[in-house]
Amino acid sequence: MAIHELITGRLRADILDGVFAPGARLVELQLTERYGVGRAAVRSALVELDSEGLVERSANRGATVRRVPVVEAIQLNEARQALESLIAACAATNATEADRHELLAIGTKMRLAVEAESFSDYSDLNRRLHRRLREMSGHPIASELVANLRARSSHHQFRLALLPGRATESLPQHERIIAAVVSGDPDAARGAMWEHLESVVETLRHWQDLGVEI
Amino acid sequence: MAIHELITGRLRADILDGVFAPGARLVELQLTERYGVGRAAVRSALVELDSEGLVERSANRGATVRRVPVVEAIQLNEARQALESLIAACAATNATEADRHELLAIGTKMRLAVEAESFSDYSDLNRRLHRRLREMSGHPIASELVANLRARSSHHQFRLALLPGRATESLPQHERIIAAVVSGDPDAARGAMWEHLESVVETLRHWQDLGVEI
DNA sequence: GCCACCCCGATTGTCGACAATTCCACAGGG
DNA sequence: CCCTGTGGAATTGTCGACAATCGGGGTGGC
Repeated sequence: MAIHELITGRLRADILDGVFAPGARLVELQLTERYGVGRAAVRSALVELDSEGLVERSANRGATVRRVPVVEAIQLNEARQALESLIAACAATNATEADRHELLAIGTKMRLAVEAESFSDYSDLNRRLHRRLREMSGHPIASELVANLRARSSHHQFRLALLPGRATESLPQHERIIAAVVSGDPDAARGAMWEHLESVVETLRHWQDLGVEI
Repeated sequence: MAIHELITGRLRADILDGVFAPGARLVELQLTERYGVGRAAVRSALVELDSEGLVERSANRGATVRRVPVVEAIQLNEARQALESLIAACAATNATEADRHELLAIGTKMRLAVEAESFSDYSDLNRRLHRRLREMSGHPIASELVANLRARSSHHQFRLALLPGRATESLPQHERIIAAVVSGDPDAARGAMWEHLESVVETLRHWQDLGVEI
């Protein structure tokens, strides 16, 4: 059943890349043509992405890309805060020497990216940092949950990265996380990650007060 | 549609009730007969429960009830610890007057159950306490994640409840959680829940050292 | 002009059949 | 005795067709 997994992955990627925007209808026959597979595979993919929270399916009315209101984005990131703090602590405990060097390299590149004001590079490095921390945490359970939570709030995440001054604000937070993990201090890593995501949640709460819509 | 959701729920319940033990094969045709539906519905249910982590599907080899090794149960409960602490904090913030009275009532019944040594009552009250906290937290994201994590580690949870002295050990922890939520102190509630689940995780780590298998 | 109703197109839900793959048992040779 | 290759049964993967259902547009009545 390789094909079902494949289609799930491609559809997920298309949703995250914005090929299908929030609220867009996902008609089974259209997806059948787009991916060149039968309806069974498309249906499986929709069922799975539904339980992942990326698509919404209502009876006899089809599937749409899930719209995530700001309130939900806040909760998604609160959950991320709890879990990613755990991941940071585990990473601090389990990081190898090679891992530590890679984190320091990422930190250096981040600073350079901020100084060069190349925000797309910074955004890539941000994703890479969090992904590597997940990998080196040795905690697949929390890692998969976080990956899912990030995917579900990706649109808000994207808008947040575009915010002017966002990179300069988050750079020192990232550097503290890296320093704590490199020094092998789980509690400091947990705290630094908590603080970092607290600022994300705070920004989202601010948006909510302003009545921002995605 | 309704039938697919229905079958997913019934199969999930059967797995959690032990009708299908960990490692048991889930043959589509057999499930078709058991639930009186077509293979399409059964397949959807298996796909969904796979992505919930309750069943394992390998290509062309069918589905089985997922076996959860102790090391994974530890991680499931570490993630629970992170998320359920968040829930406790939210519950402390959002609890209504009626909620507070209900929590106190549950606490009283728990103490009575321990004194009467009726452990199945205590186990029911335990589930009820955690469920009510989720409901009153106003945090559906964390609540659903926790419900899933609990389901995935339910077998270990069950064996843990049978441990002699477990109730008397956890009773004061539960009472501290209740007291903190009732007094509306989010940080105290977070800490009390953290401590409570720390003891669960510690017990599981102990099992792991002993080489316990489920 | 406005509202309720009904019919029709579009889309999903369900089922059965066929193709593809895997696992197990068994036979044969080294 | 063990290892390897082959056959068949069991099970899953995929597809197409038909039935069920929903929403929209047009029609008729008021």
